[in-house]
Amino acid sequence: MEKAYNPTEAESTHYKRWEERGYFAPEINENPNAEAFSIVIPPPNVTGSLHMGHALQHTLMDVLTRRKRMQGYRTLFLVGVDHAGISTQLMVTRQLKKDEHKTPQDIGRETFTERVWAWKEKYGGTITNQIRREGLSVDWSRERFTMEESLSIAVRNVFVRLYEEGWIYRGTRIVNWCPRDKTVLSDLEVKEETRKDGKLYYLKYPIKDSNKKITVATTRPETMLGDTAVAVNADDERYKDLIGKTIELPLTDREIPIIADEYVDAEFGTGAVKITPAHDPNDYEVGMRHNLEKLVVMNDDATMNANAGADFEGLDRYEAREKVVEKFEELGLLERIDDYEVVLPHCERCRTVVEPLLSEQWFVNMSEMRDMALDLMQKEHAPHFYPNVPHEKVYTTWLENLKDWTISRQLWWGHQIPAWYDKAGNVYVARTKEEAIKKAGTDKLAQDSDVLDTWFSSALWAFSTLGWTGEEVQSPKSKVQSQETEQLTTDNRQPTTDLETFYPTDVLVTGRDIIFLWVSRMVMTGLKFLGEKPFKDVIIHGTVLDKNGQRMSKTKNNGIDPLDVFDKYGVDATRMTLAGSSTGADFAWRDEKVESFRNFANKIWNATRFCLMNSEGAQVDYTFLNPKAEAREIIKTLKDELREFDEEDEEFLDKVIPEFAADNPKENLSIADRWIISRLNKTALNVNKALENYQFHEAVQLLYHFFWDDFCDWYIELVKDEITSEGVNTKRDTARSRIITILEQALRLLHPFMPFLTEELWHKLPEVSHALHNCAYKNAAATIMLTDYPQGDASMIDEKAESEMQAVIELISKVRNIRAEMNIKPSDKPAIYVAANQDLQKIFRENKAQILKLARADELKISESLDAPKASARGVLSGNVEIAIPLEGLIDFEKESERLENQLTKLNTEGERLTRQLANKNFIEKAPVEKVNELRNRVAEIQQQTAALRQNLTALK
RNA sequence: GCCGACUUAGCUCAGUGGUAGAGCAUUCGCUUCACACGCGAGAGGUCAGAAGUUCAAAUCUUCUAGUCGGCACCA
Repeated sequence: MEKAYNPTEAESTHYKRWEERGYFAPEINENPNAEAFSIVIPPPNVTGSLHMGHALQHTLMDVLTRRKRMQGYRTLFLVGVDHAGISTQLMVTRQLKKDEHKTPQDIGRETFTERVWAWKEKYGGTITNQIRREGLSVDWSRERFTMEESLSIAVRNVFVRLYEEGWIYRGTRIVNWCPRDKTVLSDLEVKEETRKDGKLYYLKYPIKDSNKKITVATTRPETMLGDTAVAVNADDERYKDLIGKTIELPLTDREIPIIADEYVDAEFGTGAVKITPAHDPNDYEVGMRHNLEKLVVMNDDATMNANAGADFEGLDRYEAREKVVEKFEELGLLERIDDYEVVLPHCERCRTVVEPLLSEQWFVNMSEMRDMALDLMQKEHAPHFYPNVPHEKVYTTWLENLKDWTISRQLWWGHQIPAWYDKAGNVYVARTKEEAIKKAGTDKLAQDSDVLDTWFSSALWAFSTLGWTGEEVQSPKSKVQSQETEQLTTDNRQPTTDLETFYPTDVLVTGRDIIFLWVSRMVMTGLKFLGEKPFKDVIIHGTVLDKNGQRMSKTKNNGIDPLDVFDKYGVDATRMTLAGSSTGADFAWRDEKVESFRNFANKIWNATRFCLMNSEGAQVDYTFLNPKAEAREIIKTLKDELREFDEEDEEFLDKVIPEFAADNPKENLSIADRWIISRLNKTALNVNKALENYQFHEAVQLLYHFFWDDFCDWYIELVKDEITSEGVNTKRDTARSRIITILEQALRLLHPFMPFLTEELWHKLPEVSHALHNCAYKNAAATIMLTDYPQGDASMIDEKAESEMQAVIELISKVRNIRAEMNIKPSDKPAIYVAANQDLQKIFRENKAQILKLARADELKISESLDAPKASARGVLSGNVEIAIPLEGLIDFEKESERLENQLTKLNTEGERLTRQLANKNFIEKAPVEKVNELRNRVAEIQQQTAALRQNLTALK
């Protein structure tokens, strides 16, 4: 083995093998009764490439999945990408322009769509290959794409059904229009940005048959060309008598009325508002109330159209703005211009300022589905968000204020809206053109040219990917499945079976930015079309920030590419870093952090290397870890005699186990063995508990601490002499087997987090097959990913062993501490005097060799009371243990007394505080008895230690 | 404007009523036969501030300040 772990090698070999052998597919689990676990990936954009957010999210999902798979669940981690309408279309359009100097219109819709598919085939695999690099155990045989046939059928069926039920409608509304992408956007795709360089223009409008003028304020003067009224508040004394009068709208030949509307706030601006119903959502409402004309003065690229007048037609909206202001100034109608902070809506994707525009679009009224989702939350508290605060509330509040969703997009790439129009403009919504023709009674039909919002198909992701098409009645497993339905299933991969098995999915892991865009919509469609929520739990992970706590962004160019991190530190170290961040909280990326996990990986590598250097005669011997398991093994082999023995019959086992007591390996275990077994089981229990609660960072901490501190720093060191001893003997082989077995268990515990390293090392272990009984998978011998995940056994926690070991550790640490403080050279091996009670004396005697080695001492003198030479450095330990290290000729009396004084001061401070607390009558009366006793015991110990230290001090002088 | 989160060691962060923790950085000492991506031993915090509840508060309540986020926005 190499001296250091080289991640590249392991990463390049194992994934391929896992994938080729089908380990990721749920079918690898042949147990027909296995419980299912499923998780769908939030589909990345087909145009996208991996960023830190993905890496975090993917790591969490893979940790959950790999653990469940090891636990014997029939596990599906479903992967796929979405077609990303706008981005993909833009990308291909750009390429077309660059390569052929053509526009999509030049080549036509059909050819363009073909080009996009070709682009997808060629470049769409970027992110999926990066997903392989991450080591995700996703089932590639079920990879999905939102534009593929089966998912498209689902989209059409959902559209048709919602239309037929009256939830989808076509209407003319003010929508968010992106003049660059030339498409409508939903509210959620619009990002508001505050601009400090805005202006507020005060324009004077002349009143007809009068020399009076009325001043309106606006941030967008160019829209005045589309004004169809000026509104004031009816209660505003200033304007009361102007209501009903007519304005001669400057720069146009139009006359518009002054109307009264409660929308107008008399306190703001001039108290008079220009009304442009076709270019402002609020004005639109006012226009509707007063039956005003809705005059559109802009084209779809935000240039002015003919309605704006000959002077302005063709001008860009900002040019028009300047010109309008100029003309007002010339006419003496510009009152003034104020600096004004404006909030402008921007297209989330291209950052163009969104134009509110009156246009005809398709909408979904979500009220029915919304009520279903709210009802579910109220009744079942589902889906359950992690962390629950604040996401549940944000989710609920958003649903409560839900507005209609604009679903049409003026693009060519996407699911074309299944609506057809006849010559008279009548609309026929149908699953296919044939069906539309039948409905219309004519084949002279044109399909709606728009496509659906990408999120419309993403909203179905949790079940469309499992084969749900909506063709016929299909239900998840919890619903009764009729014979007929199964026969009617058309998909060739038995989709209903996947749907039955894996819906609802167990958990969704995603970022908070798409709680509304995606999570809530999936809940709503899931409830509506499947009658059941699409997932039980939703984990909302945090944002990975840069090292200064800033959001990563292209404009700031402060992004960290996960692939660079993989190259530099390895995938496993990166995964540990990401999983080790607190669930749900944002965290600043630090290279130092991933470096420490790179070091951890290397530590694991080297610990294994050490074990393997001394592995001759060793075998993985799972049974010594757990006598109960061993009994179970033996009983199994005696199955015939025992006949109907139930393996889970714990009561019976408890009776039988003592029968095996004579051979109970526990009797042969050293304190160190019992201690590490206890620590292992405690760690396993806690890691599982942490993961059940999605406390990934807790699990990471536990594993890190167990492996490095417990296993490497203490266990390996304690048994080192034994396993490296020369010559073949049973004692040596037993010790070797034990350490390998503990290591093997630790690797399994680590596997969901560090799949590559653990797989690489696991294959190097001798006779791993010995450890594989009880595994759910017959292929388990070939990979650690199909071995049992150690669940931990509470009965194997040995508190006595832990406290005994603690005494040994404390003793060794104290000696080391004295050595360091007294500047004893590493080569000097003094004697150690220890005074302790009978029990501890026994422990120290049993571990004498290890204490001498780890404390670098020559001699260990254990007795009831300390009888060390005067010239000794001394210390007190818990359990009333005292130690002394003779330093004849070496000791610096002044330094030693200073050291002892320091210890005394510390003890005094603590003692005083505790005594004060114990003197408090209220504390004695109200605090729990255990707490009071705990303090009393501690005070007693402090008193003893103080007395001992005082004596030591006196002896020095 | 409304809602929420956060503020703990130099840095990044754990820690939901009972003596403050980790990693990195830092100090001292180590070519100890797995690992210098290492080993051993230290130093370092009035837990943002104030008030309250409690025998007991980093932890619960209220207020203040700062940071960040979500939602809604008046032309």
